[in-house]
Amino acid sequence: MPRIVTIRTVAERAGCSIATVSRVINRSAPTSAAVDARVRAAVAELGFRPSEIGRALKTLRTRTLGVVIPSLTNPVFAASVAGMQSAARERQHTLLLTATDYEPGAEAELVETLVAQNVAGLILTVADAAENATLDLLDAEDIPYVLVHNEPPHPGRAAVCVDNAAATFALTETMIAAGHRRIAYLAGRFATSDRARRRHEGYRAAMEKAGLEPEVPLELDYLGDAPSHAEALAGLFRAGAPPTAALCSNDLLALSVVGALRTLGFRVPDDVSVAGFDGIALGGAVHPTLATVDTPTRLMGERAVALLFAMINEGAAPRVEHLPFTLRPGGTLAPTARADQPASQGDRITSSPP
Amino acid sequence: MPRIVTIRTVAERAGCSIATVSRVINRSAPTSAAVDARVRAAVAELGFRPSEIGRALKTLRTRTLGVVIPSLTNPVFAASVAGMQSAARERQHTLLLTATDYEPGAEAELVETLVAQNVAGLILTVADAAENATLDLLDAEDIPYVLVHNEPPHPGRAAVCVDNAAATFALTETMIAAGHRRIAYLAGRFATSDRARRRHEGYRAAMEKAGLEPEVPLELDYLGDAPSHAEALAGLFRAGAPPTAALCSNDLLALSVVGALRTLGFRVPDDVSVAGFDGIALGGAVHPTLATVDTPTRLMGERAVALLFAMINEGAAPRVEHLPFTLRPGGTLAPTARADQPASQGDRITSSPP
DNA sequence: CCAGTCCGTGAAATCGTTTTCAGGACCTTA
DNA sequence: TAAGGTCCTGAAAACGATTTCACGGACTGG
Repeated sequence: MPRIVTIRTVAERAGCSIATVSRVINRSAPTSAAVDARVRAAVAELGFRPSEIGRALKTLRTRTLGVVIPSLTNPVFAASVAGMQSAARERQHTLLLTATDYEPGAEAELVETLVAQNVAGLILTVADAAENATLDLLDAEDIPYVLVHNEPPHPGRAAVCVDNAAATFALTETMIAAGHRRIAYLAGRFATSDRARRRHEGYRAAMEKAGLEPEVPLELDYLGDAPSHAEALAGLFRAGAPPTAALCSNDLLALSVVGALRTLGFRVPDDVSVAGFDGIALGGAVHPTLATVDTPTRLMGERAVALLFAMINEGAAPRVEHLPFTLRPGGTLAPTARADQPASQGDRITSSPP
Repeated sequence: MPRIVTIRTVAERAGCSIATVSRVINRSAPTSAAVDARVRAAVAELGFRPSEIGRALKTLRTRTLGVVIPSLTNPVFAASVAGMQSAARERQHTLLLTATDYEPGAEAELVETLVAQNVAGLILTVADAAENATLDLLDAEDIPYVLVHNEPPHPGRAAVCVDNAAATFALTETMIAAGHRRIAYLAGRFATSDRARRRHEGYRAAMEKAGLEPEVPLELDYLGDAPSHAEALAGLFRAGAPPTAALCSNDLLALSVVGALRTLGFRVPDDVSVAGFDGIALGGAVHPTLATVDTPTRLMGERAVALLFAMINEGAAPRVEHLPFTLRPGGTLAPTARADQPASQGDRITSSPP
């Protein structure tokens, strides 16, 4: 039977009223030095810790942030949650974490659960930020929230993200500059998510600007087993004039694609160049290192918490915060034999800071 | 201003008392069909959702599980948390997630925070399960908890884990059977954690059983940058009679080591074989695939939740649940030239189920 | 020296539920 | 018809904190 020591116990021990104990603990009103000392002593002796529940019931606000993400298994989301957790901890808050596991309809249910817990605010990564009944509900009930990874077209929705279209545009241009003409576009299971669409748009725009034909995106199961990927890629890369490069919509997929291509007997990057998106840590640990767009995922989580607190405490208006991305060169991306100009390994193209 | 519709609003709308509303919602007592229908209608119309806080204050128990892990950045922990989340969701519970970020002393503080939130129970991965004041405190206050990844020597502490020593023992024996005689032991920053110790014990035991000299463990920064790893490994592998294999205490480290060895000009596995521990998904996606001990991390999270609920609801006694591991062969581990017997790629040695 | 402030404190209301207790309506049985 | 059960239902008391209100005592200033 936990919680036998309540504020009342402390009050008795210190010889004062519970109101005074509350005041001492929260410094919510001045108290005399004598009573202050007695209360603190009692708190220490009894090991008293005020119940967050009692507190929350009165104030109708917990020190808790609700989080909804698709899955923890993707290091991208894991990293943003890590950032949120650390930023929340700095502010004496904890995270109520839920994941949809890509189950449609789960978003609404999870948000409801979190709202029932009186969270101070929400941080979400949703499938589609444009048309989303759940977000409409939050807007209507005036519950503060911030999106992460999503790029809401709807202004008035707070979000922290990178410019996915610009990033893929830049990455694609780099590949084109390295001499690639046929660049396959391989998409993960996010094909329906808003950010996946934005990424694809960037690719298309860059190809068209260069007067090249954008390829039809090939959808692959995100981190499906390598054999299945090899099979799916065989048709494309064993055709007459195969692509010399593959742009993958995320890093997990890219790593798997590198493995699959090798299984098929292609050398990376000699026969086929590969690039990913996200900048997960592992991409730099494998050999050859993965060329990718480095996005500050952990920082995104931190910034999301900061923005959420600004909205809650200072009534800041919701805004979209674009974080800078970096093109990270890597061993998997090399110039073609007939490259117009060799890509310098040292170059790092960074988006202009917001 | 959220939460304007309380149980009282519903009662008014349905024309009954709040007690009856509560009874209908929780089916805690029989109610007439008429009133039942009216209440349900009112609930639906008003979009009422009972406040978990009000409920918790009365029952002194939330539908929340507290989680403490070292870091979300390690996919091993991310995977177990994913398992916990899914198992908790099945039981209408949510996760209050915290991470120590390897900061000493954070464990105690985080547990205190979680207890103040009246969590129904706790799931922890701690640095040392043997001597741990925080766990003693939980024992004393009779707050149910389950350890994950830890192997508590202290009986009476609930835990879900694999037999780390047996697993490393088996892995080391496999490497020895492949002909390796000098097998380096590379440890991550977990060097001080109890499971890292158990893993090292298994390695030592296998080496000694085979009449071989165990190497002094080389400590590397877990996922430090590849160059620093290359530097650290240079001395060991460029010596007179270098090891022909490296056993790494976890997969992230192993992947990085593979990269570092290649940077140094070694071929993997031709010159040096490498094996890891954990069985993270990415190990199977890279090329060559990583030889490792596959541990059911996600399942561990699920089982931990199941065990915790058994303890909470059925008063089950705390117990240690050992989950089976699997030796996963991979391209990074090959026989030496003078191997006693070639390792068959198809073999999978599995620990006996518990 | 008195009136007016200010400061520290306690009593009590409140937050949204669950749960106990008691009572009224209805039915059964003698 | 009266006695005794069942069933439902409502009033009210918790749960553990915060916060408003009022009050007594000690200042301050004229």
